[in-house]
Amino acid sequence: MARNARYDRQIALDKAMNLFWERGYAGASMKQIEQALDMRPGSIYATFGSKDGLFSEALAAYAQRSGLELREHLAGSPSVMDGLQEHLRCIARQASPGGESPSRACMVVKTLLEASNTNTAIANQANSILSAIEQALTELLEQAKLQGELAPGTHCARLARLLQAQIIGLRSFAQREISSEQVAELAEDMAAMLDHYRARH
Amino acid sequence: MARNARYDRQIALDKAMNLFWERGYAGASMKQIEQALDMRPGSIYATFGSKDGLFSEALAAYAQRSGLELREHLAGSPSVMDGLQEHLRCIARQASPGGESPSRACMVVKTLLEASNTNTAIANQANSILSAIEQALTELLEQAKLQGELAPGTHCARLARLLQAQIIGLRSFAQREISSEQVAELAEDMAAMLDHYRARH
DNA sequence: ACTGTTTTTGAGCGATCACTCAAGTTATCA
DNA sequence: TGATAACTTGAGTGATCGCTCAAAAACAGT
Repeated sequence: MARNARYDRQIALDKAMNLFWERGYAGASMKQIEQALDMRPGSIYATFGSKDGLFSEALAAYAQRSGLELREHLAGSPSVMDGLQEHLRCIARQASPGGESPSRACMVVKTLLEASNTNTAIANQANSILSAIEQALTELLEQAKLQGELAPGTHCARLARLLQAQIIGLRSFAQREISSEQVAELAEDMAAMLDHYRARH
Repeated sequence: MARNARYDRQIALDKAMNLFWERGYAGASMKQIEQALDMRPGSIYATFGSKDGLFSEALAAYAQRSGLELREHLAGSPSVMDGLQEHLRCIARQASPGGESPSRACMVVKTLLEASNTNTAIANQANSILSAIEQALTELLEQAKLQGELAPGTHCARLARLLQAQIIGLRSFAQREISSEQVAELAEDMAAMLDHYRARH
């Protein structure tokens, strides 16, 4: 015996994610958030607690979405290594100018760089996400090694960190005012680099 | 017939640079700037015009300092390619945890990611700096190619962009909570990647 | 329709933001 | 040393920050 909320929590979270991704934590004011979510402050604070809480949930939603994307690319490829290379090319396509993404750079990296010396809690969250991604990449590469795609002596955890740094570099580089062709070339060069770690046939 | 300024402009600029590098543009308040520079608002505004103006000069000073460092590493190396590889290792050393740098990530990249959708003027400046660095790297690689260090067919502008993305990735990755050993390994892997572009003997 | 519960609303809170300027201070020159 | 020009000072500007809460509105169950 009461009324139901007028807003879908997930939809609101998605809109918040897009705004924070575009403008960063400090760059998105509550006024802009109210407008983007079409919610008044009272409703926002009743639902998410604080700007920090809303950002934290938005960042988590972003990470989950990114994880799904990676898994989809991998599922659509014959091998792990091919899937990772396809993932690089797909990132380049999404991170090209003119795309509909709020920002070409990764929201987690933007958050890490913005929050590291200003907001410990949020920086910790970004760190955890990147650590989880590194772990997932490591396991993926271990799997590839078992299936004979990678050279037997490959240090998978180390290669995972290299791959993560490549992706971070690719997406941050794409934030420059640069042509989509040059971003695609960059992704291709990074994919070619992965070839050097493959098992020799 | 008047008094001289109590402050050294360059020293003040250096202090501002360190604060902005650490906390970002929005993350550094005028109160904190006043404290860091030991200057009162009137003096700051008389000297630098606005927070934007101060940031802009601080970013330019950062870029100049970074350019000097690169040239020093190159001057201390027998060849261009060795110098670039040494530069990667040096970046890893500076970007390791426990260093005295205000931030492990590059200030220009931090600025690009923070300002791209919130402050056009500052984003443009970051873009210009990165474009100039790309240009300098391209010329450096062209020189290496002429001296037979690089494979004759190398596309130098494209390799320069790859190298810049690597550096961006390395320094942003280093912002994570991670051991200095892993950062060093990452730089080593990136240096090894450069070897693949060298001329075959 | 009435009641009971929840949600929505938006004016407005104190704090902080970037910034100003009149008054005070100090060095430099005649 | 006195006049003058430049610099320093810091209280205070209006605007905006994240956030609160009492009142109004709206739905669910009887």
